[in-house]
Parts: sequence; structure tokens; C-alpha cells
Amino acid sequence: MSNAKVLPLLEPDGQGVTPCCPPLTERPFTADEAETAARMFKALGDPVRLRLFSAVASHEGGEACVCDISDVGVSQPTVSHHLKKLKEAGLLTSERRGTWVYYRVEPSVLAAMGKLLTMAPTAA
Amino acid sequence: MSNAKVLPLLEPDGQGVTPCCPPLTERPFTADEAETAARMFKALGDPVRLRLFSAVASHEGGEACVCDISDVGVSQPTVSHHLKKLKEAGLLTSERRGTWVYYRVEPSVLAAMGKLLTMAPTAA
DNA sequence: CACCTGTATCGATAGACGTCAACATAGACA
DNA sequence: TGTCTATGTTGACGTCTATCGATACAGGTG
Repeated sequence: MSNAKVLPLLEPDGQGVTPCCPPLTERPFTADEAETAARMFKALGDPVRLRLFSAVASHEGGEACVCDISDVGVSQPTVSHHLKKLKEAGLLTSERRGTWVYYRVEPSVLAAMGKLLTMAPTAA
Repeated sequence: MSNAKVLPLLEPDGQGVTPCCPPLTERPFTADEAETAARMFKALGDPVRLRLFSAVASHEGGEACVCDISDVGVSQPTVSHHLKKLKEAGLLTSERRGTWVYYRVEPSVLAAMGKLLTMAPTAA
């Protein structure tokens, strides 16, 4: 339940985060960069996880209780399993507050992923 | 080798394309939206595919011959397999020119994926 | 035509993954 | 303490997938 090691794809640098990789269009990814970035994409590559992630991301305050988002057509253990995967991928963090566990999306992670898909500024 | 049915995630609309889904943060994805968008993320969720895609995307003109990008540490059949997957996901198109086959990235697809990861414009 | 190079397909195999039922754990409350 | 609800973990099962060697196909060149 701890968030000790999260955001494996971004390194905090004081006033923001440094993305793991350049835009996909800037230069060919190295093996390491690809390994790192692929983890993120892979985490979002399952429909159930994508729905869970979207549910959290679009929820008020960028966070949601599991009970608020678990209506995605699979069993409760499966929901828990997918939330764990999203957490391991650095896309979500979690925190227990009393009876409920809240998952939160890190906006900077979203932004970094968006930049990955940006066209390189080639004299636009 | 035909590109008859490509870009399953975007619908051409004359002067551009209409993305399949709203930004992840706008509202919870429906099951159908998640199914569609997850296919894209899944395609990029493999390190080898990500390297191939990045190699094509960053290559001059947004296109590259297989021979230019196949040095990613796996066998030739595996490269071919992954390129096919990327094509099926609508991320690449291919065209044979003489002896060689060229793969090309559709810029609009990249842009659409980027928008998926955009923060909803909440009175920014 | 025969031959060579570049790319795709086939068939097999090992490992990863999504899913569930059963069980475990954490906190609230009586 | 016991019980109830919310969530996580375990173990098993079937399916998907990444990978390879062998082979097929396409196009150029002689």
C-alpha cells in the first residue's frame, strides 16, 4: 500500500519532472528507453485498466475511491489486480483513508506521456 | 500488404481526423472506447515495437525501409511480426517499392493519441 | 530461366497475462 | 471482543503473445 517507489518513469527535479524519454519522433529509442516507456503503454493497453484509469483521471480532484470506479464488468479481485498494475507502472498512487482506498493520477505523468507522442518541433 | 483498412481508431473527416475517444481525463471511458483506445496503447506496449515505431517516426520523412530499422536485437521474422502488429493497430502503413517495403507513420494518429493524454481544459 | 536479396508466413514452444473463487487483511463499530 | 464492509492476495486455469527456425513469396539481376 506504500507509494515508496512510484513514478518509475519520471524523475522529480524540484519544480517538475524530467521525462524518461524524448518524443517518439525525435530519434530512435534506445533499448532502455523503450523498455521504460513500454511499461506505461502496456499498462494502458488493457481495456479494463484504461477504463479504471480514465475513471480516476476524470473523477473530481483526480482521485477516486475504489468503490467509485469498480463497476467495469469484472470481479472485485480483478479490479484490485488491475489497479495494482497501474500503480506499478507509475500511473496511479494509492492511499488508504479509513475504510476506503483512494487512487490518484499524477498529472505530471499524464503530461510526460503526452509529450512522448508529440511531433518533434521540426521548424514547424 | 494492402492498406485498405487502416487507422481503425480514427475516422477521416475531410480536413483531418476525428479521434475515437475524448481525453482520458474528460469522463470515464465507455467499454467500447476503452476497447478501441487500448488497442493503440497495447501496440506500443512492447519494447521492440516501440523501438520500431520510434525508428520509423523519427526517420526522415516519417517513413523508413524495414532494412533501415530492423536492428533491434530480434530475428527478422520477429521484426516482421511486430511491424504487422503496428500496422493492424493503425499506427503504421506500408508500401512496397521495388525490393524494399517502406513503413510510414500517420502523423494524425500520433496527434490523436497525444490528445487522449491531454488534461481536460478545466478553466486552465 | 536461375539465382540472390528482402520481406512475409507458418508451426512450434515457452512464458506472460486476464480472470475468477477462496481466503486474508484492515478499519469501523457495537 | 466479535462482526461487518472494503480491499488486497493467493492459486489455478485458459488464452494470448513474443520468439524462433524453416519456408514461401516478391522483385531485381544475370
